[in-house]
Amino acid sequence: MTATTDRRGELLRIAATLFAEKGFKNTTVRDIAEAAGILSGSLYHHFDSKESMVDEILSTFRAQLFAAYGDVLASDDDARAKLERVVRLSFEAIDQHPAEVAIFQNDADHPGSFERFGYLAERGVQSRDIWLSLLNEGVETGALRPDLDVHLVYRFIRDTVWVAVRWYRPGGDLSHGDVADQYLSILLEGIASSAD
Amino acid sequence: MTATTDRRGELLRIAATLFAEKGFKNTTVRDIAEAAGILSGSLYHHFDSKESMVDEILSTFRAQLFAAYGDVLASDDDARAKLERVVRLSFEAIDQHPAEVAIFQNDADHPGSFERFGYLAERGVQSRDIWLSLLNEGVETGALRPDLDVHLVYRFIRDTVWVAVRWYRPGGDLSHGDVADQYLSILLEGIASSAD
DNA sequence: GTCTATAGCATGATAGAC
DNA sequence: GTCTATCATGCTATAGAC
Repeated sequence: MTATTDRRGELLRIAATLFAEKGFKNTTVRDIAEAAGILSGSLYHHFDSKESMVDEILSTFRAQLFAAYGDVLASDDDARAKLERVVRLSFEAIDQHPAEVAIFQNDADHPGSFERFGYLAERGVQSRDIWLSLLNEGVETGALRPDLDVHLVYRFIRDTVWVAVRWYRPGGDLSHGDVADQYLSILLEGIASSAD
Repeated sequence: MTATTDRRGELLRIAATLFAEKGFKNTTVRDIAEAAGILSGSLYHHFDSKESMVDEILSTFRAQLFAAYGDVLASDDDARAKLERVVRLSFEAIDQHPAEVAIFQNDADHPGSFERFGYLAERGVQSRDIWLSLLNEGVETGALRPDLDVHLVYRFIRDTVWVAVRWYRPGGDLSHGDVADQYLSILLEGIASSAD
């Protein structure tokens, strides 16, 4: 890592925080420059455009995340254990990369606004297939209830996990492991008392 | 309802759809006018500003929603029945006012971007109190598991219910009642098989 | 690597004719 | 109630000095 690379990374970190807080469109190039202590024109020495910045932020994060998913899937755990690990991995990602997750949630989802991020949709499909295969395997092996619509279960899990980025604060009272524990307990066992 | 009022409502409906699809900031006054078949300047005969449009859209919806909540809370159902009714009510709101819910989810949440919507935060607190009192009552009466963090359960329920606006499509294969059934089943009983 | 200066464009909003 | 025309502003991005 040269000094140039470090500066790039620092600027991307600053931009990511602002994008996460205010949204991509709502964050101006001048905002980013001001937060970095330079003027807007100077940013273009490091990056081609505002879009190339968010592009680099998201693609870097996405690559890390899917590499981690790959490790879990390649293991020989059973479906339920894999499912738990993927959930824990996701809360860990929220803990360690909250800005990136927030940008995904807030900006990369809008149908019209991010046509150029088609590769994100592809990865979304890939992610869905991972979850669906785990859920189906869980049903087949008898670990999960057979009477539920797995597609619906998938959407509930996906949304609930990622949307936690809206309220989870790294370094707060709850660790990402605590949140994952409680979440998995609710998801797997439900909130009704077992005596009910 | 005069013709003037109808025209207002029609324009607001058009604007709400665009705000929901592309986001508030991403939707231009010219976009709204074009979708309505008029020119941008003409919109200002009906509304003071773009913000006043989204203001009216959200406050109208919010009033309807909280009125419906009020009916449930005023009933003499027990906590679990009320909880189920509030969940069903929320999915019904997504079915009948998807644009409004989407705007809430996508735009009214950003901390920095919507300072003028302070009243939404107040309502958010009110909504949280409703849920927390229901959950606490459920725990006290033995209907719900006592070992869970109710604040976390609240956030889990709130997020999962409302985020469904991202994929639920009115008139599709699943009715809002179907979704509510499955969701409540997952939430209350969990996805693990009971033999597990 | 940052600054000065500015081009070029899109935006929210206004005034007055019809 | 809509259109024509336009203003003022803020935006992304560029060019060249330092």
